[in-house]
Amino acid sequence: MLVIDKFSRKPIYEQIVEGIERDIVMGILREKEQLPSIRELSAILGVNPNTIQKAFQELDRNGIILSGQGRGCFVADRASDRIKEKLSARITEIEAIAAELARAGIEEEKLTDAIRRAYQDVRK
Amino acid sequence: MLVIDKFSRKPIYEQIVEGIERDIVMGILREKEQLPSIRELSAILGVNPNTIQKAFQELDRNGIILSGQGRGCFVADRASDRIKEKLSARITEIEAIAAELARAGIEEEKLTDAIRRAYQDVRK
DNA sequence: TAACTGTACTAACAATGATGGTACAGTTGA
DNA sequence: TCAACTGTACCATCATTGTTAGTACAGTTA
Repeated sequence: MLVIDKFSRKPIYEQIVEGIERDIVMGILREKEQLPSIRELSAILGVNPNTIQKAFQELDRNGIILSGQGRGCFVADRASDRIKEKLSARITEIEAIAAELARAGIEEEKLTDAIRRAYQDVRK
Repeated sequence: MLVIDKFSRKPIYEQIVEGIERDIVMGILREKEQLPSIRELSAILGVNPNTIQKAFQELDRNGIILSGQGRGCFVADRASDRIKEKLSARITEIEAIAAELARAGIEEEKLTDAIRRAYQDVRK
């Protein structure tokens, strides 16, 4: 679970947010389950505690986790649903890229093939 | 053509690169056609000349335009083909997003619908 | 030759991401 | 009760990136 690529152009804290969301959606993390503490996860990932905190704050703000001072962080109820809603917004991204490729005269089939491949890989 | 969104999270120079590539792919800019000079485009877009230069350098480096000191910048031969090759790489992006949505249990149909919409909009 | 072109610098600034460190307040379990 | 944990809130610092500003120079063209 949760691997950080320090050389990615994507900020570390975003990778953590998305990694945890992915774990929740895939059932690796369950509702009400406790997450590693900020300092602990910081040590595991080799990342500064402030960076972990930033990721956790964002997850908390979006209702994905619940943070309690002194108690720890827990996966929120209905976290999975919230994440799915959020992910649905990415369909707009796909639509934008598709429009760009359409303008360039790239065949629609190439895109639908890519999607079919992705879904088959995940299903297997 | 070519509108800059100064508040976008996407750097201005990237917006310029993509805008010019889009114009080429759509035939608004033709092969061998001369582009506005760096200083001219700078004035038109209200952007610093250095930012335009950065965009033009990238286009030149990728063989999309040809820059000649004292002469100006021109759309390269086969620029359209090069752009299409470059855009094809974005299919990988779509595949990655699709995999993410697949893991989250979002229906494949929602994605293929989005692509169909994009292609219909562009065709019209 | 004058007026244009691209090119190459340097300096400055703002925003962002990340780190390191300290401190404090709430919770929990021994 | 107390020690050890938790999240939270700061601060300062650093590197990177994008952008702006200004200057200078070399090539092209009419």
